[in-house]
Amino acid sequence: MGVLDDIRIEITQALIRAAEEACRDGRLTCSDLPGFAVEVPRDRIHGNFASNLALLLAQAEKASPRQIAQVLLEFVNLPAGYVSRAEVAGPGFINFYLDPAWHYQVLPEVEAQDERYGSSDLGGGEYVQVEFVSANPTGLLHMGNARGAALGDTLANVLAAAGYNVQREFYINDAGNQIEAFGRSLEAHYLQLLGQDVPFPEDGYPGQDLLESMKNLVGQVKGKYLRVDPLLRREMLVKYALKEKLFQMERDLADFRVHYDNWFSEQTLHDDGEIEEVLKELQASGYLYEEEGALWFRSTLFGDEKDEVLVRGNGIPTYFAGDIAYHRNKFRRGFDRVINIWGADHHGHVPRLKGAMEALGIEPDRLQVIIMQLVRLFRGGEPVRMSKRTGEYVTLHDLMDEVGVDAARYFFVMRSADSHLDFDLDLAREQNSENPVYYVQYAHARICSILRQAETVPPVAQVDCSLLRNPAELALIQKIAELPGEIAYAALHQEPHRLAFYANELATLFHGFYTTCRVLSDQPALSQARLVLINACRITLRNTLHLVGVTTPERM
RNA sequence: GCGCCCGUAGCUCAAUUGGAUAGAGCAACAGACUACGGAUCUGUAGGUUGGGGGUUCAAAUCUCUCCGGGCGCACCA
Repeated sequence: MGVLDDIRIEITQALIRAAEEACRDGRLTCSDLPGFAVEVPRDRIHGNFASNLALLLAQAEKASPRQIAQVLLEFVNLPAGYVSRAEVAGPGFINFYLDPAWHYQVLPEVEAQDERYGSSDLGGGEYVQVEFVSANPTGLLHMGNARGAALGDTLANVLAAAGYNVQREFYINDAGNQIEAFGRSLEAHYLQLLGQDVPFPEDGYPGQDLLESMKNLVGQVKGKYLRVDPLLRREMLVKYALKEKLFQMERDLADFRVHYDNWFSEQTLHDDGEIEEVLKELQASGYLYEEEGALWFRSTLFGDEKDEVLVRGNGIPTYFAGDIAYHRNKFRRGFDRVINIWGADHHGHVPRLKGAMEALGIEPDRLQVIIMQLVRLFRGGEPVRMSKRTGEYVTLHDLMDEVGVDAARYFFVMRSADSHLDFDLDLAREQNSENPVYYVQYAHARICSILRQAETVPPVAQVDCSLLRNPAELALIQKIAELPGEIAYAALHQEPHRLAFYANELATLFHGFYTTCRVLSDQPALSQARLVLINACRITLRNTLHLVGVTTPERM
């Protein structure tokens, strides 16, 4: 993956061998080796890597952690040429200090891999689907959808970079009750536009966007649908408006730099009989029962709070029935794993959907649902009032207009999914140092400015990287070297926000380096080495920001 | 009432999933360039991790309980 990861793996294996040999020698009692960590300590004073192995063995060995650590050190055979020193520290950690020479392997790696630097084959081509946004086509994309879009797209990018085979999907809720209400809302607008005095349905969708849509239609067909049978008329209006709304959503998401591999229609599950199939399958395994005219799923068997209706008394399947069929369909398409990104208002849905997978004989852990908390918007220090009832809210489109795509995506990705995000519109709109996205982009632009003046970057093979000895230089190289591990970690734990933090830390180290070390100087050899360094930093920053979906300007 | 998420510096958030002295940005205060972009850098101050008990070598992290906030608890999606 990268030099650092290679070394970490070697240290881990060396510790395992040391424990085994100590057992053979009777110095340890040789119970099963626990899963232990070899990780980068928070404080660099504790070395480049530290392991807690001795601490974890203490109980089974009935000895003090420090004693065990000492024994391990006696037997350990450390990777040649990398570790310069290993010692017992604190309550029983083993700290490893690397020979600084490892730094000089990093820059050739970055130069050679260029766009691919940071990527790995960790995922081994595992086929993973990320389904995100999947907003109702009956309205506009709101802030929650925007957060989901940024998060889902970045997660998909991260997974792809970590060697997973990723597919992005948008589930179109184009069936069921809401489409009925959608149709009635459209019909009311349509008839009102043509001068008829009809009431707007109580359960209708109040957004102005539906009115706009119908104005467009009236412009094209005028009163052509007035005399059509209402059922057929609503179907035609829905068909028209749905197409228009989906087109807008796809366009807005594309503007937000989000592109899907597949748009999956809920209606096709009805049309192709997949819902019927899945009901039969569940029926056959005895997970369904009838009560009060409805067909119920025993989701309480799987830890749900209450059983759920799959088919209503009127014979129409619920959304949940469609969702079960949908997820069964996903796994039938061959995905090893399926990740859904949902808003917190859907969290109650998780146990029953997982339960349904289990009932269908699908390992429920292959379905992962990331719940993201809701977004509050702030403008002028005050929360922005939004109302679904009146259909007045800030849309993704508005957000892009107001703060731009870079700031919006960075702000969303900056926070972990389970934080209740306060989005400060004023801060995001600022084009100054208070705005974290500019801080990172500025580092990139600064590098580009130096490279422009230098005109060429020498190939790393022609420079002496060992001239880079300043602490600021070594710290920068260290951070550059951490990218592959960061991406792998973010992919394994589905935590794309780490990338935003990483980008910020890398920018900080670059600015620090810039202040202490002059790149273009009258020392040609050193200048050349530093050009190689900042070019590697540029590549690393660029690759990271691209994962987040933020541009890397060469001038600002 | 029950379930899920959250509570960390004045504000917005991190914390390698149980690790060593809890860290960043913003805000505040004090400083730094006659050269590569000052949209930068250095320093100071700021904490009983909402309160209290428990688990262990070790707790912001796990557990119990209380307080406070968000979201759910439809034959809606």
